[in-house]
Amino acid sequence: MSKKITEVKDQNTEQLILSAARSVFTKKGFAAARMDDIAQEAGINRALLHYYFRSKGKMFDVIFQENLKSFYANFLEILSTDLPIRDKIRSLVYSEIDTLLERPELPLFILNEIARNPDNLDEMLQHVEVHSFFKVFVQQMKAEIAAGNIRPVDPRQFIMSLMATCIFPFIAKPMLNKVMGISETEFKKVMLARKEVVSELLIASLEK
Amino acid sequence: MSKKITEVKDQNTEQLILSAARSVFTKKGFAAARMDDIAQEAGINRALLHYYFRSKGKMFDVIFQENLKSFYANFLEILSTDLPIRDKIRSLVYSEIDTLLERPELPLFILNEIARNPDNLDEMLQHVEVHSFFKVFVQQMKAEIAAGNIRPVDPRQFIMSLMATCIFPFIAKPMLNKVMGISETEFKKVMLARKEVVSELLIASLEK
DNA sequence: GTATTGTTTAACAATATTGTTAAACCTATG
DNA sequence: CATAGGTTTAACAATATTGTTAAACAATAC
Repeated sequence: MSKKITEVKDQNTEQLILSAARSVFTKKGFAAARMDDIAQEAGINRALLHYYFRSKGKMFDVIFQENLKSFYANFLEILSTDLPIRDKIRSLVYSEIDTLLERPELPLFILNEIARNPDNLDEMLQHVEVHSFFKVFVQQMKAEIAAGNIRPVDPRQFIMSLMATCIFPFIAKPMLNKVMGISETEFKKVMLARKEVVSELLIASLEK
Repeated sequence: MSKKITEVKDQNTEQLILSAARSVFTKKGFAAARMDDIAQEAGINRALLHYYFRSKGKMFDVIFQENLKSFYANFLEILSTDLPIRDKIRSLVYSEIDTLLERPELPLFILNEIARNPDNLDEMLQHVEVHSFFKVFVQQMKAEIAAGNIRPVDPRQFIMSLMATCIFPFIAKPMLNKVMGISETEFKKVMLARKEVVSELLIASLEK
């Protein structure tokens, strides 16, 4: 059967291209990325990119949605558990930092592309359940506040701080490394330690 | 004297161009910015941009250095005061958020350009006293720790948290607004309130 | 007023980047 | 082994973007 084999071949080449595209787009962003870069990274002809994905824009959309999902996935998963609030926070922080240690370029890529395309925002985020996103967590916080288990904080401020303390270092990494005079490996060590530092900071801020 | 008058005219046109360049580069970043965009924003011919600044790259350098300075300036100024640690932290937070409420696109612009030009890092930051930057503050924190006035925290982690909690919301603004379902004006209100929220969070984390 | 100098523009040139096409190349199948 | 299918490439075409130039223009100095 030729179908199967060609399909396999298709997927190999397609995956090869996608890997290259992922790497280039994620590192450089849409505007600075060149089809040539991607072709070279994949070790193939530029025309083949168009054969598989028609245009730069279409190819980018695939990578963007994929990256967006990676960016949100663990967050959403943990938010939807029914862990007690403090465990959930610790879980969010640990999982977020661990994820970003694997894909450190993700936040800058996502936030940059979103900020630079204010018109297409709805379209870009259409596959994310944007609204129900934080509602569960806000609800849980409000309940805990009402029950007197935590301090009455503004959930929006709290979520901002949670995301900020975990994500920001990866966005500012080159600057931070330079300013603090640390290396790539030292950065990783700092971020590993940071999981506990941030968990403590955030949880302590909820205690009365 | 013709010199004076042409100088004035020069400066007018030059400033006009710089304003347009600042606006376009800061919003779009180098790669996505078009000389055409800048010329249109300034209401002049494209060739005039080259007459004044030779090339896109040269023009960008001016804007980048200018923006970098805006980004660092108040930070450095406050760091070099001899305020007690808690006052200094509050001062840093208030000043940083106030600055960014005026220039909300600054952080994404700076951190993006730095991250996407890892090779030119030294050159880009050559006019910032990178090394002495945090040293003073780290020194101050260590002294306070030694004196038993604050908890023994890692100054690097603390500075990361300070910058993160102030700066990150501006980088993630479009996403946050969408996710939280808030408007531009509401965002400003949240950020005004955030000055005190963050100050409290950070200072509390230093108490024993 | 006209010559000089710097400013501005329109038209052009050069380059970079994306996109297309026709033919070469496999590979499986009859 | 010929051929039919999809795959891959080299060469080309089209467009977008930056950069240049010569001439028009404006203001000043003589």
